[in-house]
Amino acid sequence: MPPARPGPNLSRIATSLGVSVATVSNALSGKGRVSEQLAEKIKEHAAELGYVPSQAGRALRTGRSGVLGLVLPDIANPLFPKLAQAIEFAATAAGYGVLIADSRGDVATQSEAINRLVERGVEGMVIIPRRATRISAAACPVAVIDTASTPGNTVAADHIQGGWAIANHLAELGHRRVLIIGNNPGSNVQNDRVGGIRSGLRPGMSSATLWIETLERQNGSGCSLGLAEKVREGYTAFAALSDLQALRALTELQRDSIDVPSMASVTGFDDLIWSSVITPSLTTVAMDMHTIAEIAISSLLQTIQTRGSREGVLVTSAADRVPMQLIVRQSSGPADPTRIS
Amino acid sequence: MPPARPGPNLSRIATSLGVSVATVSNALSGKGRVSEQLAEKIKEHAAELGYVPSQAGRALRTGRSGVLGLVLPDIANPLFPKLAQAIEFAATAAGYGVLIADSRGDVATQSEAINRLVERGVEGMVIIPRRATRISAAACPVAVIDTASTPGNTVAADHIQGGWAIANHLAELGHRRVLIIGNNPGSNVQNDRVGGIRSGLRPGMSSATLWIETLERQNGSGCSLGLAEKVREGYTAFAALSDLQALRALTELQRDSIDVPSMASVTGFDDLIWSSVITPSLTTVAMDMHTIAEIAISSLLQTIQTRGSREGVLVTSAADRVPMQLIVRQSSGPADPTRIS
DNA sequence: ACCAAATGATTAAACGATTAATCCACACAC
DNA sequence: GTGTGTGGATTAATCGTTTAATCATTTGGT
Repeated sequence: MPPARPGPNLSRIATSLGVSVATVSNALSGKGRVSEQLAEKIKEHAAELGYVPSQAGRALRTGRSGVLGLVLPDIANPLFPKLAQAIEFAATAAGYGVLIADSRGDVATQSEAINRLVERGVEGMVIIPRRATRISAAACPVAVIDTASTPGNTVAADHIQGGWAIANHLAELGHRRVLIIGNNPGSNVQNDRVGGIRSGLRPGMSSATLWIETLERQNGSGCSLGLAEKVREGYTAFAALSDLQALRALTELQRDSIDVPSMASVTGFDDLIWSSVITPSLTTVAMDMHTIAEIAISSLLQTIQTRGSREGVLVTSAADRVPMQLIVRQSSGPADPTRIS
Repeated sequence: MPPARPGPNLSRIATSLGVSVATVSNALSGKGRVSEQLAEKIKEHAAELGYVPSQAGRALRTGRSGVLGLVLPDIANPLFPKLAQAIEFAATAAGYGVLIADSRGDVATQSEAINRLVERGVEGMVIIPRRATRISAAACPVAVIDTASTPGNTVAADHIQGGWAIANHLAELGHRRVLIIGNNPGSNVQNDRVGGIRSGLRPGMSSATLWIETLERQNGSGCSLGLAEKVREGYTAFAALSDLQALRALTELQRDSIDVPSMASVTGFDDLIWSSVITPSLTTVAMDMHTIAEIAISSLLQTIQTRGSREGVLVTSAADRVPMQLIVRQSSGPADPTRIS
């Protein structure tokens, strides 16, 4: 005895009006041939009965679940809220639901998470890989959001151009020595950003890179980055590869009584939640999440519609690099002319 | 012609082994009566064919979709990643998937988002309301995570006790004048935290409250909070109602060359991502997301199992207030003895 | 007036899994 | 020998929706 589903179904509406279920279905979907008046009456009656179609029944018949998966191997990433919101928005606009799956950073559980989604019958999924984990073409269409450098990537922000924009901004402010602060040299995204920054440096400018993870492995977690010392060495600008690291740099400088931006400039990436409310507010580059999500979803839907040829086809559209936008706030300013070597 | 679902189904396994579908179903679920050897053979064959059961078929028959909804009316809230992770973890452990729905802060779209979830056939949902939006008992079991003060709340952190812990900590450090910094006086959570802080103040201590939203309505978004002035007035401790506001306060103080914690202490709430990496690291109180999610999910599942009596029953367990944990870091210290009035 | 075509609705067959009901042997007891 | 019980499998109904095929009726054309 399957528990009686609450609410009316097609047949209840049908018998209640003395017509067949097919007619009701046709009237509500507008697909078959139903007279204008009858269709109207059926819709009216369905609405007043509070009819909601059973996705299960529909999915079983049509083979389309109407659900997409969102795989986030690093859900602790603070840009997740924006991303999830953008994906959910784009998916909802396309009439899809979004099922989330987290693999908690573990590469092994990533495939498990993907499997869970497949078992739940998602029609496709958006994957944001933690590192450069190659996505083994799963049993369903996939869109990958990471960076253009990642094989199989579908759409991503143009991290290289974003880096270039930061470097160009610092160059125009007269900075000569730039310290790039990243977390992990193994990240494709961070490497692209580093490359972008370097490409934007002008003759006479130089840069070095500080990897926090490497430093912490030596000095322990939460250790000082030694930025005050770097300032004394002549660095006037600190370009972090994420707003989180920018925040760390900024507060460390402030703690050491180095005024930002008059003595040193700090920039970040991603325009995270806090970047506009801190003092000084943070100059950063923002990803156009809305556009990225839109492209990812539409690409995914396109793959879904034309699947059948092969499984796990990865669609690569032409416009897969979405430009980042420089947001100039208070944390970046002209280089101190007395300190430029 | 419904598009042929990829992969084998029960009947393919059945015919391939020359048995009936029912036997295959029984063997895989272990429910009916199947001989040991045959069951083993069936499982083996199913595994090697890579059989994954169709959730659609199962859901249609059993009436259980195996999916829960997560409604986040304020997805921009930075504690969302932790929360989503905890919920997803608890739901996955219980064999459920999690469908997210965002109403982008708009109260009107909240019911729309809930409806979308119901249409997708979720068996129940976890709702984190933005404000004190009363959840109209939907057409499915609901668990509300907000604060004990919210009517219909199912489980929440004990914000009052958390506030008390902060106040007690500041009292022990010798602080006398505490400025509470909140965002919005309309939030149940923030009000509970204020009440908790006040309840922890000892004789001789006093507090005032600063609402940022009110201030910004006058002075514009991103305006200074005027904390340096407050320090001059004699405040030695700033207790923010969220780590985001604590970060704002901390950076503003540092910018004005007021050292934390030697000249003023700053505390927050929620232990958000940045609280451990900034300098000085932030003293805060953390919600036990894991426990909260666990209680919410198990309460939800209990409601689901015993439903049928009435729709939208809200289960309230006895242990619906989960204690918060004080995390002492560097941003709080002894009150400057020369400045205590 | 008669055939063709269009219209409006119904019938019935799926989709894939679950499960109550049934059936078939075979063993055991009286 | 007939009745009872049981382990092991099958039959068939069902969940709710979609849709191809069909049927009945009216309309239009010649």
